[in-house]
Amino acid sequence: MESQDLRKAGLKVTLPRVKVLEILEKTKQRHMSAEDVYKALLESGEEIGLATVYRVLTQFEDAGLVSRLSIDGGHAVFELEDGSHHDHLLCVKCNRIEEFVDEVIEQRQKAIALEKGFDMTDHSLYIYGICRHCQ
Amino acid sequence: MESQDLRKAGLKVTLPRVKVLEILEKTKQRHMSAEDVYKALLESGEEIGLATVYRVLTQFEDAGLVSRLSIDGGHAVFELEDGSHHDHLLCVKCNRIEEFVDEVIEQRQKAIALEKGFDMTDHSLYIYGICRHCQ
DNA sequence: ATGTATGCAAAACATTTGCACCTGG
DNA sequence: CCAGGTGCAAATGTTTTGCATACAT
Repeated sequence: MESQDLRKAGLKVTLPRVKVLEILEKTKQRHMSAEDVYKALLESGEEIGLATVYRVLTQFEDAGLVSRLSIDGGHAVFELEDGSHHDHLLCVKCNRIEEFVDEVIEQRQKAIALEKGFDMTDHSLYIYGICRHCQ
Repeated sequence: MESQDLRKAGLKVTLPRVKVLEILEKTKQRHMSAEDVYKALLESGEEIGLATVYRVLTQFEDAGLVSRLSIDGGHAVFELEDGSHHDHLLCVKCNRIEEFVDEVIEQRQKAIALEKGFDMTDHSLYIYGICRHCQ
């Protein structure tokens, strides 16, 4: 039940928050932009403002319910947080997004940060290419 | 001489293009945003429009003279292309940018793309953290 | 000469914010 | 009831574009 997740995250259970969470849980496309979520809300008959969608998604991010991916300088997309860290492969033709985990890369990143005297707070890795369906 | 590089890149040698290239070559900060370049031009007494700076930087990118880094969703910064591929470490406090090369990561990325059926065209890796000067 | 490049102002775009009104606990 | 949430419109910041003028070859 979504309301539990919201309460647990310290967020008041309001209609926009419940609806946005529902959309994110029900969508087949795991990755949605704020605009995508907004359109999905309209389609399901909800009158929720785009500004609210942005606010809610940001709150969800702060609460750890979703993660924000910043695709190459353009807009951001959000995915439900499931606790598993992973990076992304993006198809430059069809915009498909796939996920992967690689321990070797994770370790190397830590080593590099250490070597350079950085206290690593985060990292982002995107591999761009043409997916099997598009070539 | 900059004019040669421009001609070689198939670009007509114009004052704005020469001046932008000069700025990029002379700056100590290897990474500059369009705005940074624009300000530097003004400081050196050149009357070049911001729109032109954007156009010129994009042409330089297409011509392979510079690379564009898309820092986490915000604005872009440009660096002179020297042929050496590398990735970046960013200080979240002072915005310092450092570079690194790691063959292990490069190899793993290729392997992952292959494994997932992607024909890799590019990749971007940013490590965020607090640099030695800020901690 | 003539096809490109530039400057300016306006448009585009994703995102954020101010503020009066509404709502959940 | 009342702090916090929402909707709308306006502001933001970066980048792009239309168009008349200027320039490189």
